Amino acid sequence: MTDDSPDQPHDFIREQIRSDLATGLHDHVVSRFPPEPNGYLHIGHAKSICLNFGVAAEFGGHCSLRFDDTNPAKEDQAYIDAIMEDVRWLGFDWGEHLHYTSDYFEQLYDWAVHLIREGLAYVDELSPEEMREYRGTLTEPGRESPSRNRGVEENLDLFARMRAGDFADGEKALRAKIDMASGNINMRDPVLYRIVRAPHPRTGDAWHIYPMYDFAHGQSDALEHVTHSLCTLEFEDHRPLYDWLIDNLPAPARPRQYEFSRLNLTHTVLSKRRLIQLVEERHVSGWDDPRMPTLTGLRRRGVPPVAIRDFIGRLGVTKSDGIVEMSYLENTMREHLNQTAQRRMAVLDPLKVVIENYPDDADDELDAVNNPNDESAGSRKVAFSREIYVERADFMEDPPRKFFRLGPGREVRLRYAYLVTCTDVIKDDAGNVIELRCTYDPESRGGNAPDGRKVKGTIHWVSAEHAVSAEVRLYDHLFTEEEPGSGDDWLDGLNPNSMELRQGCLLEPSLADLPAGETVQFERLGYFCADPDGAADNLVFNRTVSLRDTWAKEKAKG
RNA sequence: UGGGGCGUAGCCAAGUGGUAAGGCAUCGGGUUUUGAUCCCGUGUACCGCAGGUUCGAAUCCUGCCGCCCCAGCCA
Repeated sequence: MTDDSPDQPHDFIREQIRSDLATGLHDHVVSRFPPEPNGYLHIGHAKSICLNFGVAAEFGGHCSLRFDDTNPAKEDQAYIDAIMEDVRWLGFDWGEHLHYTSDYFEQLYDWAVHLIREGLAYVDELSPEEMREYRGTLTEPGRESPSRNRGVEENLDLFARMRAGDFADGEKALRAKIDMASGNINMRDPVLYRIVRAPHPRTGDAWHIYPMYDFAHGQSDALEHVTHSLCTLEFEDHRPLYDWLIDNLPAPARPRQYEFSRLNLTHTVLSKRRLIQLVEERHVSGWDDPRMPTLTGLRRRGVPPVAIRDFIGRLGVTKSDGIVEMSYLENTMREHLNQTAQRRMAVLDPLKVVIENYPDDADDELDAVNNPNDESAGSRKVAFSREIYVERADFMEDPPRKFFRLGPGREVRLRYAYLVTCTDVIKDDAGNVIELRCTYDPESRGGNAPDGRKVKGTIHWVSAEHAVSAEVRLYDHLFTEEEPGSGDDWLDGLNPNSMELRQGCLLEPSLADLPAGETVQFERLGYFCADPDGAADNLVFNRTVSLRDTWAKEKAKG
């Protein structure tokens, strides 16, 4: 491959850009990320964000953030604010290039008038139902509206009155005059403007008519001198209309639209409609529920934005639609967290252990490495004492040979501490194990015995006296099914155990003041971050992702 | 029965006529005070199918099959 920049991604869009730069069609790149402010951004949007901001940065140019706010009935300022926050969090900066389609309403109106004067647009009074009927079907051509050949002056007058608010919603609409027999339904005299008597988040009551997506998007691109207008595959058959409008308007630039496939992920849904439904029907706690594939949800879950960017980058950009395994995302999260997350100890399901030969009053602090993959992370002191807690799952009364943990008479290493041997098992009346008695080897401080004996298992622990308690939320896939049904039954695939609540977990005390936004590894368990639901006296942690667990896999095999 | 796309290993994806990259997963093995990490090894992908052109095709041609999108005054 002949390439001067082997580290840069290669895909058909970047190839197109290279070509356009090479032929001199453009000498820089202008792109844009154009969300409609009617919902929260999800990981699918991240693909578009990374692509658009990515190419602008790679080839010189800029990428703007443009709110496609042409439908006041569904949009809201709160979404605008949230979207900006999410894009920034993901790691992108639009600088001065913040735009709103609503900024162009006046220009768009003038252009509509221009089309009318050219005889390329007309005011129609077919009702929505009639219009659907006249449109024909996928296989049959449509019929022309009786209003189609109305005179220019009358159209001009009617359109002005639409703007003035003389008509009710749906009473009239401005349509392009193209071809009612086109195989491409978007070309069958598409509606350009409709009457919507609703206040707009930005323009208030100034307008009673609003441009449709098709009459706004390409023109906004042109006004911003966008060179490459990148969107998803479903807009492919809008491209002829996009081009038709630019061709028939005195547009200041000639953007080209390119389409790529959107991201699909297993075990979740990525359609705005469904995400809204999950929120509204309370299947999740909100847009930022850590189980949601929204950027705000992933953030609350503790996923570093760089992991998302990296994940998106690994997928590439193509036109073929597929469905990416959620485990791929999780793996990317682990990969980044493994390098950067500090290690801590936390016991999620505590089982008390008394070390009988350990002094009551010892004041023992052990050195624990903060991140074995990053020496600069240093180490910390962890208090040890006679009574500790270990993970209940790290003890078995009658363990199989390959269980490298605690069992009667078995010796294990307490991470960074001592070698201990289980000497007694204490049970309640019902026969449940409630406490372990152990002895420790005073010579093994730090975790190694002077005699060099091998201890296969190392388990984590917390000091009873020093630990802080917390609630921990363990998340799993939102859907048990890889691909939630495409029909109304899609909710049937919801995972009833997508969140497991653990109360009374015991954490290493340093976790009490873990800064928000920092994700740490609970050794041997996974990556966790503090949740905003928590308070100083009521810590709450979210599991970002578990560690890979080959032991669990081994057990599952039987 | 219309229009627009897409089909390379379980998933993502290179490849643009010269005889199939890479990543993830899987399965082995090694190292290891996280059964994590790390390291090493591991896949015959009939390149959707069938013909054709060519010395030679995943790459060109023809036909077929499968999947996705489009009939909002949503984007």
